[in-house]
Amino acid sequence: MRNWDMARPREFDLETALKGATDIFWRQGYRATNLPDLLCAMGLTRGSFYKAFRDKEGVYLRALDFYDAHVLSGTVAQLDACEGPSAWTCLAGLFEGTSEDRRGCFICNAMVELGPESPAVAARTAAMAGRLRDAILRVLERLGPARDARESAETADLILHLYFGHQAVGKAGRTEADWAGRLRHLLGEEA
Amino acid sequence: MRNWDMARPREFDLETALKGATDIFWRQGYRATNLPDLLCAMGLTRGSFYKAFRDKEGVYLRALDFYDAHVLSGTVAQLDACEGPSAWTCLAGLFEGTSEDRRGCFICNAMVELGPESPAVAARTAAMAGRLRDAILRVLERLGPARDARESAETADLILHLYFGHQAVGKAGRTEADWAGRLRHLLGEEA
DNA sequence: GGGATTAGGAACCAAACGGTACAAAACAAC
DNA sequence: GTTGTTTTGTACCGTTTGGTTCCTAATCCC
Repeated sequence: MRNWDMARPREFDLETALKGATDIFWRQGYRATNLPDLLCAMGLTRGSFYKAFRDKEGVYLRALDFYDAHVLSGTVAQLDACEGPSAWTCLAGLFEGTSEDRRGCFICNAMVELGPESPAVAARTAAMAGRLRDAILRVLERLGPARDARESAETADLILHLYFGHQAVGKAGRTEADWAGRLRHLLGEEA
Repeated sequence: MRNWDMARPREFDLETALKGATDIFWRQGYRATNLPDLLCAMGLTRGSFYKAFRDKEGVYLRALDFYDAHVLSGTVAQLDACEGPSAWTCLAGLFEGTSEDRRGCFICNAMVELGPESPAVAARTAAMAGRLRDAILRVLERLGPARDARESAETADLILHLYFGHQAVGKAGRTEADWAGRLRHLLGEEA
């Protein structure tokens, strides 16, 4: 058998297309994004679209993976790079970068829109939330020894949930509060 | 001019229909609910539907109001009824009633799905979140005097955001943690 | 160059969408 | 009962939906 994959090479960059898909799904959600919008954002036509991906749902899952590999990984790396007292600033940074277009957090958006009906989405978002939680946990442990491991884990969970709630509320209106200060104030006294 | 409103009385109960609409919008969200499903849930046909309400979006806003008047008001009343040390149990109750069908919190769902694009939804959800926050604040103030008013307000905000995050995460999977204990442990030491 | 294979793009599709039109039915006032 | 007015149910509307077909262009292997 001859090696015949890629008889005619594809003209679009797969990562670029997935980035476009991630962008529009992140901003608009799954159902609010129709095929023409999605194709435009990905920069390709129906033929290439259905040749490279199975369907709209398939692209959404790939977009979640793209977010995991590029956006979330960046956040995790940022958290892991923090040392010493500045680690508080790092954690606080999670609560400061609310974007102007109210897109919120893609993980949170996906959990809320598709979590109950799509096991695939639920699994991916849960895994990503776990990755974020673990990164937060590592920061906490570097900040100072907790009374026990369970307490650190609980605090990390709390910050994670707080983060998702912050992102959810941010989609309905700007929240101008000083969450960095609150976080330090609230948790700095007990951790 | 003659008094001719209600020439033929309507056969359906408006509140019952709105309850059905609230139910299905709460469970499925706005876009995932198509007209046939909505009509079935409200127990009426297209004719009555478009005569009594303007359109699908109009019903969604009425459903948010229904939630405000019936569900949220119940929660607020419950919080206001708490006195003494049992108030902690009351606050913790916010985090325990995750329903089996993963419907989450209607306010949170609406904020995430339609907050950025619908000012009407954003305004209603923000107002409801404010009502909940105020109820939480009253519980906190009854629990014990804070160092100052600002601190109580910040703690209430924190619990509110934590609640929304909890609801969001709950839509993607069961969270079996003891949030009641965590809440008491975390906040009981500083409030 | 020739045969095989894949990418790209436009035309096309059935189904479902939210919303409207309209006639029959049910009631109030007289 | 007649008239006027509103509700109700159904048939219908144009649009949009996600997805398929199919033909041409481009590339690989020989």
